[in-house]
Amino acid sequence: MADRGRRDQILHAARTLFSEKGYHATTIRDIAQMSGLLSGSLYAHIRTKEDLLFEITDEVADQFLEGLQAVVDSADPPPVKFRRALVSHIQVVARNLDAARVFSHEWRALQGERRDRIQQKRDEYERLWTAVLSEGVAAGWFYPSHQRFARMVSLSVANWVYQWYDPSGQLSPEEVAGRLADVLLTGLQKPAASSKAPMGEVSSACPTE
Amino acid sequence: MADRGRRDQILHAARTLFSEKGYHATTIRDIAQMSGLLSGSLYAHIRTKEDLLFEITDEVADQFLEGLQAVVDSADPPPVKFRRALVSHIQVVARNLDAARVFSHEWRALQGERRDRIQQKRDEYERLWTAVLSEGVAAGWFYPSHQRFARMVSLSVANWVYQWYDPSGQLSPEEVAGRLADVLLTGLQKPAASSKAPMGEVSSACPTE
DNA sequence: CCTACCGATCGGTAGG
DNA sequence: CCTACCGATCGGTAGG
Repeated sequence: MADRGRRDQILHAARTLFSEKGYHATTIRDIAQMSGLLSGSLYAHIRTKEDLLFEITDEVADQFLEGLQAVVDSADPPPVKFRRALVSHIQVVARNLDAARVFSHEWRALQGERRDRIQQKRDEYERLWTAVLSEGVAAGWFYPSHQRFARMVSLSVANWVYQWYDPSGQLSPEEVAGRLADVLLTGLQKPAASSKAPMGEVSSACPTE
Repeated sequence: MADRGRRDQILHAARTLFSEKGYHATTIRDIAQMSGLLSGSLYAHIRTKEDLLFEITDEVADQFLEGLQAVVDSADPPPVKFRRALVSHIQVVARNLDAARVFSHEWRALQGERRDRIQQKRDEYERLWTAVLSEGVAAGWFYPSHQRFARMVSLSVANWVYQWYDPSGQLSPEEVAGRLADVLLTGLQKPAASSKAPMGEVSSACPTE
């Protein structure tokens, strides 16, 4: 309790370094130095290096899940849910840039049961996205043939946001999410161009999935 | 020359292990064992562990660049180029699953000049995607307001494909790319649903870039 | 929280 | 390509 601040400092250092150099390339001495301690002293506050990785990863996983769960539970129509799901994701990334990177890139360094637990949360997150999209299909808003690929595209976008999103830039998470949603909901092409239909409709041959 | 086969074997082992466990978590002894050698014997064929990472990363980077350059150089209309760019990318991923993972995840482990060289190729690849999209905007096919976000979405999708694409699955790279292109070019929503316009058009407030 | 240090393992080398 | 081994560094511990 008394060293709550110190522990947060250590967690912050670990987040920064894991995000920057990766888990395995970060040494316990790096973390200690950034926390203003010597390496041996770290162990007054943590048990293992892997504890830090798990704590960082698990915490942001919960944020992703809580945010998306609230969207799924709402009564909004599917396209609004879709937008809000993107907003939620990008907000979590924007508020936890380093942790989001670690969550996306470094969770494989976890072992055994803890790795399984993070994997379960990742799977659960994917299920919630699927729920948003399949609800849209069921209510007649989205193309059934697009469902599986729409999920892949959405998850790709979501999982890549931390690579390019700049929280200190001009666009808020809500604005970025809104424009991404525009691209995904409306498509790239202008209606006039789209009606020219330059190639055969591959999607018409798609099973519902 | 005489041990060309052995060197390829070592490269193959390194690709597999770097992809699976990451560069830093893979030891020289892991690579040697998978190649049927003892660790010391590896150094008859390689100079350093980092050489292996660079060779793997650089080779697949060139494949990405050559494929996309051919698309950019073609005379096809922009939406066809967009489709073909996705096809090219997914073909490279499908034919080099492990190398593509390493390219996306592990290149940061490179140091100094070699890291710069891979970074340059990554930048060049992004420029080629930008060319495909801006050409589409210039010719009036794509929304100017979507350009930056369309690039982010396209690169996100491209960079995430190796996470879920199954080369032994039923869909060829061309089919997967075609359906992804459908989602991106046409949007998620059915025309009827899309005309209901559930939320204000954020995109109308977008500057051109 | 520091001093002092541990066993293990790392990438890589020498000599044959 | 193996045997034998290196210096360095790793995550972590004991004792205070």
